[in-house]
Amino acid sequence: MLKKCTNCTADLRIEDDFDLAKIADSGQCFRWERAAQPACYRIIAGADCIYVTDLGEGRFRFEWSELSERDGCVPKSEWNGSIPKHWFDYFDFDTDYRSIRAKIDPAEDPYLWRASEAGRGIRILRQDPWEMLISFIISQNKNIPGIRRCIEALARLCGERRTDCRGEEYYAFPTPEAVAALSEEELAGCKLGYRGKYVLAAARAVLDASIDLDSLLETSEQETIEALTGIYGVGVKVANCVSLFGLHHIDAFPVDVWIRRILEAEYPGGFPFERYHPYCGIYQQYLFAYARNQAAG
DNA sequence: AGGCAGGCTTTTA
DNA sequence: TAAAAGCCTGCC
Repeated sequence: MLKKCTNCTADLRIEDDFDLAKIADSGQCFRWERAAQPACYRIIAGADCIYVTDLGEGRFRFEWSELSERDGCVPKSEWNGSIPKHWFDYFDFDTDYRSIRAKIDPAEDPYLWRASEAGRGIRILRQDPWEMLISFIISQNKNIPGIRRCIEALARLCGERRTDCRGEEYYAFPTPEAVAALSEEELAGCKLGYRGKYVLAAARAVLDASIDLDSLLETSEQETIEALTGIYGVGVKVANCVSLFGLHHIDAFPVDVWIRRILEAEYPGGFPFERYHPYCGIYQQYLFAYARNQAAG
């Protein structure tokens, strides 16, 4: 395998929902950052990095490095169209979000319909389950800027230092091995507070195979939640976030403080999970973003 | 048994 | 100063 780095660029037309700013602010990903140029984001996912620029009129430019030191070069046979399948899957481009939004009846559920209109452009990314596990353990009782800071500090502490396709440095999300090797003193610099011991416990659980995240891709929703909540520091809410964002169980429905307020105010009879099966997680994301944006004014 | 109050680290607004 | 994509422990 050649260690020669090839920088790749592809312009794609995305017909379906795809709004970079809305996804970046949606609270499902914490390592999207605005790049210097307008309408451009640098996205770090696992060990890899990609730039995406909104060119307008549904066209997007993708810029990535073909070489992944962790995975080797991605052969063209594993591309999907003009970008690697790895990235195509990350953005969940196989799923038609417009049709999923269209299932909402504005007369039957006007609140969710308004939320989905406001949230048009959001997608549920297919992110790495280990990265989601650690990210959402860190998220508890923190707001989103604080979560980003902690994750970045952890990546700088024990993630692999790399160079992206524009020659900028970044730090890969740390491996379970790297996290489990940390002492509590080393981890203290990340300012995780009481969550630090949860992060270490999760890394050890993954390493000693008391939890097998990849196997949960095939597991029922209930079994998945039970397995995840068996990890010290993981409750029902975090387990649902890992299920939705890391395992792409798009029926998972994390209930946090924002969603609880919405359910109390707008769904006094209970949220109609049966009606919205198997897309509850996507609708949850519209509700979450809507509530936060209403609060922000 | 299962539900509930209190505590937990730190940052943000 | 209160709140933040919560969870654990101990008490009843």
